[in-house]
Amino acid sequence: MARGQAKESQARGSQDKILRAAVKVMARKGYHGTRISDIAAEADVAYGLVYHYFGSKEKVLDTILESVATRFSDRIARIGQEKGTLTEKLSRISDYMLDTYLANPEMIHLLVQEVVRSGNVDPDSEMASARAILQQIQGIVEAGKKAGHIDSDTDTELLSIAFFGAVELTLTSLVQGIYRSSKPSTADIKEIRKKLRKIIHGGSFGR
Amino acid sequence: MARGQAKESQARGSQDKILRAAVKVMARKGYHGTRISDIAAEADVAYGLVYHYFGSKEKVLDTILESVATRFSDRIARIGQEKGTLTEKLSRISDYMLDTYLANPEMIHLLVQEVVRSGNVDPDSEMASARAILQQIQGIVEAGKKAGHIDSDTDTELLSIAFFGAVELTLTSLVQGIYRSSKPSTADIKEIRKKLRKIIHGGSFGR
Amino acid sequence: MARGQAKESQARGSQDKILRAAVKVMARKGYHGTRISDIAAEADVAYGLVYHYFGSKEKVLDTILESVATRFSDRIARIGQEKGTLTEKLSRISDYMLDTYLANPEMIHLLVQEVVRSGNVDPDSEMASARAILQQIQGIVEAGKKAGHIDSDTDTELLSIAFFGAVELTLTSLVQGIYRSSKPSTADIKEIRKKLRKIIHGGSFGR
Amino acid sequence: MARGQAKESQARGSQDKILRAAVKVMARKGYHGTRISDIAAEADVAYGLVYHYFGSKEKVLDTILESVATRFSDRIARIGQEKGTLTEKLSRISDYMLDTYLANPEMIHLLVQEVVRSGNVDPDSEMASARAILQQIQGIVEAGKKAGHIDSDTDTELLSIAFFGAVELTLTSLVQGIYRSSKPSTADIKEIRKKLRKIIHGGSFGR
DNA sequence: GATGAATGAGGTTTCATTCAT
DNA sequence: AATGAATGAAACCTCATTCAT
Repeated sequence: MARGQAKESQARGSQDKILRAAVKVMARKGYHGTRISDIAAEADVAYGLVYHYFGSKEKVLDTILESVATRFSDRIARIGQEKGTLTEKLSRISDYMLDTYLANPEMIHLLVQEVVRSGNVDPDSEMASARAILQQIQGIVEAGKKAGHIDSDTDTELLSIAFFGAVELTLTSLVQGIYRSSKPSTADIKEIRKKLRKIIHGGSFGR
Repeated sequence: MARGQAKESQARGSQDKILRAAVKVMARKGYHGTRISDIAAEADVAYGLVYHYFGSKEKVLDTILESVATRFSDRIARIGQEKGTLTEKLSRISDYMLDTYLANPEMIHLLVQEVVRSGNVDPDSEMASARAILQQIQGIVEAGKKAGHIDSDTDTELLSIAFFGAVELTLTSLVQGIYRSSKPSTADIKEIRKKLRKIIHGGSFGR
Repeated sequence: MARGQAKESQARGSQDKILRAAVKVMARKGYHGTRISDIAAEADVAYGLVYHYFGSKEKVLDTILESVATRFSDRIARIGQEKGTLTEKLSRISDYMLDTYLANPEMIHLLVQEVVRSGNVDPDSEMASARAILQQIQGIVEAGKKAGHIDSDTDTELLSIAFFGAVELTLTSLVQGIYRSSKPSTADIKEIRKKLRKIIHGGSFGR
Repeated sequence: MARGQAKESQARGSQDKILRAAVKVMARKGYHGTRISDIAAEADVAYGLVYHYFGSKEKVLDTILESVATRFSDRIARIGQEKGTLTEKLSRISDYMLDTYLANPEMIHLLVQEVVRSGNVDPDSEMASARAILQQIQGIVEAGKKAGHIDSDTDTELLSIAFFGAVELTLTSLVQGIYRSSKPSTADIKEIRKKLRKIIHGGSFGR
């Protein structure tokens, strides 16, 4: 049995290695630009193993996106349940995105690049995740509207998109090294959280 | 000489057709997802002609990005020269982006997709354009700061990025059909201009 | 009429330019390695003009080879008619080859490369020239055999080949810059003529 | 480990098959005239495998030439070490070339065609091999000069070139079927060895 | 579970050739 | 006579995928 466990965890180890490698490479090169052999090389396994576990290139991406989108979605849903003003909730979302970035910058980048931007992935299956996330945010904004935190004539869809775009490009800039050339430290992230909060609370996104 | 001119303008015409087709297709499928034969088919020329004029797939993209980035950059520079409050200037930029979108939605999308996000293109040459555009916006924000239109402790770089991200995802949503499923009419665009202006003037991006 | 002549000689000029350019480029890159556009560029004319005059890539090569092979063949035939020992005649052939090299190094190289080596050209039509030249040399050797200038049991075909190979690689070495790195002057050629004569008269190729 | 070895030797086998096929085809058609698909067909593998192992057409040729040139070079070096007169050593070289031809006519042809003649290959890297071989022969001639086997004023470089050219064109003639139309038998080769020896010992190449 | 040899569809690129001007 | 725009067959090459070991 000990053997079986060892083997199993070894297997899990390989799967995880592949997944983490895939996130890294795809974030850098995009779905189309990434070769299975790139992923395998990054994971330091034979490329046949990728097929052993995932069956196809698309499945690799699907697995990644499903996992991250679900986690992301769940979190936003929870934030939606919490109490607080609209801007407070939006700030919590941006906080969460920044924290996730801190833990796994490439994953958040990949989510945005391949799902939100799209075109690269199966439009029906994956586009859905993008809309789902945006719709959840929109739900929060809608609730804020009912609570009087924004004008009653505000286009909640547009506001959600603008908000998400603002936070997302901030993250992309961090990933790409556009914002402040060097990779940000934990302290830097804390500071950016504050600054983003200030912008969000500035008025454009509600009260 | 008349002959030479005829041939020359014919050549120019084909080059333009190819370039416009490339913008269209690349915006839809991304650089890696676009095949030369797609471009040629869209331009209704033989694929050999693409090589006759541009030599390689990458050169086609380079030519497009250089052209659009330059035009974009020039326009923002001019807006920077004009007078008005910070939010007014930013609104003019978003107006310009929306108008350009109206005239050529794919081009603005491609600019964002391939230049701002990058990873697909030569990082040194093309990333530069992205930074250049962001820096110009930052210049405008900086000037607004000096004029007292935003708090003196605001991070102008971050504000620029957030602003650009908000407008850009709005455009992407239009291109992708995420925002209001159907392609927007001219009237819709006018309305979106107003709404975006309202958001920008809402307070987060200055006075 | 003056006009007509001018035009005609202009045409001839272009034809010649193309032919000379073709010899140059094909000698350097071989038949398969040479592009029509290379020839046109070297001749400084539009590539369409090559077709205007020659119709196809192969025709260009054919024209060159026919011209040079005929001239070459005629000359060897004449040497065969002259009197002298075998080695004297062979020396005259090597002299002629070196002189031709002096006037047009690439042409002699091309002759050897594409005709003697073959495989690249239509075997029936062009291989013929190669054999023709070798057979003419062999005829001279045969005559020398009858005159008692070599042993009666000598393989005249093999001797002809060995002789031709010796002279030809000497020329190739000159063309390629293998022999004495730098391009040889007229004086150098004179010296090489002497040295080759000495080798030919050394005994291996008869008396 | 047994498994790994099996796969490894399988790989080596395929690489060899491809290499041997490449020699065969390139000898017949030249570098530029050879298509990867020709090589693959001759080796009876998918063309993709050629790329799997060699990456590009040029790499295939490089690998072949390096291998054959090295072997050739080694052998000549050894002959240089042996004792005997100059003509004896040169005869051994021609013997070796003929024997190699017997074992692998295409390889010796390719060596000559692409390396000695050249122009087709990277001039810097491969031309070097050609010079190296000629220089080794020259070294032998030089030694012969010191031993008094040729006149003290002989140009050793030129003599080496003439010798190599004589032997090489003999081989080419065999390959091309110019010499005695039909492919020579082992007995024929033995005879040619003798005849060549006789020519070499005839006086032109020393005593 | 793991490897990498082998395949071939499908893309990129080259370039001889045609033809309108 | 001269040009070079336009074409597309045919080459090169990439890489997802299969499968024997």
